[in-house]
Amino acid sequence: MFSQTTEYAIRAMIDIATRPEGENVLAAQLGESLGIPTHYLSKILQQLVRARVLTSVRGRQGGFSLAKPAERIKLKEIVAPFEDLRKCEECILGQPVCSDAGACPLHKFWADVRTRYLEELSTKTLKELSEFQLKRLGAMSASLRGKLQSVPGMDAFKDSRTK
Amino acid sequence: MFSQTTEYAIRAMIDIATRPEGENVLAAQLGESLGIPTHYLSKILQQLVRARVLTSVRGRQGGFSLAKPAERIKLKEIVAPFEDLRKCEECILGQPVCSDAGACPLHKFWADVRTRYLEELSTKTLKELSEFQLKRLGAMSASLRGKLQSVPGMDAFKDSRTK
DNA sequence: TGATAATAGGACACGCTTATCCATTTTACA
DNA sequence: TGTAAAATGGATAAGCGTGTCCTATTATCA
Repeated sequence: MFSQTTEYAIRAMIDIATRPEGENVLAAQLGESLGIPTHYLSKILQQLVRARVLTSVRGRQGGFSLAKPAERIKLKEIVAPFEDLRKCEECILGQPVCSDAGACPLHKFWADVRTRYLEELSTKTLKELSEFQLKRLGAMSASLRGKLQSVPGMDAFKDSRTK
Repeated sequence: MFSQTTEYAIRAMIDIATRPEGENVLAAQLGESLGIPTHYLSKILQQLVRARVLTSVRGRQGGFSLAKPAERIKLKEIVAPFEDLRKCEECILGQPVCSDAGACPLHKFWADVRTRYLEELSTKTLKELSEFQLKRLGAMSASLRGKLQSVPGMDAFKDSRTK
């Protein structure tokens, strides 16, 4: 469904959103804790800056942070730079004409799935995603949590416990 | 959703299913009428033979035909050789543990879509697909039909009209 | 039995996604 | 003002999906 790159982008955004507001997160540090190749993640974060969901500060004390409050960032904004959403509007069997009388045999099925998909992207906010993640981490048993590395929100969760 | 290769496979199977039973269809002829690169289509048809949904006969009078009645061929059997269906059982965010308390923020959404998808693949038969296609071709206006090339069932439809 | 028609299969090329590495630019801080 | 820290950007490469081409194998027919 999501490409590897998109998956990285979403996980990175969730992790950033779980951290204290205004904190600048380093690309290298993010990649390290999420198990994402750091150089590659840098490129992805740059694209998210261009998409205006992240802002970046260069030099010492620099890093990445949300460009606006998490509740105003839609999942779609995170995904759009990496996935061609227009392509999923096309006929799933590649037929040039696929609507009304000329619909392909999978038209209704695909239209249903597509609608659900686009709806989820348009309504889900980053705030919902990060809060859900934190709540779930809290609900998990410690032993289970121990088996996880590279899960968004992990660092923020640990901090809130040890402080 | 479907890769280009899978799309070719489905369209080819539908087209073969619309032809008279027992007729051997040539790979080159199929590729020609569906607008699929013929050499590439050959490889795809070979894989469908190995998946036991097609049979092939070499030499003169040879070609490809269904290995069993269309109503006994599930869409899943056509798709499976080309798509890794196990992969869609995995967490959409790539989290190592994603169930119960440890579910990721997109777990329910993804589980819904995945279920609908696998259900469609498991229940839809080739017979349904080809009949739907023929019915739709009949319902289309002639002028609309004229704009289509490379749609499965087109040749069989024309034959049934001119004979 | 030879020619021809067809599938089978291997080698190779292209483009896109993923990934790595290095040089450049910008900034804070000592 | 110099140095270290950080994002930025370019060049490059591996891997996979897609597509092409050529040869081998098999079967029919004259």
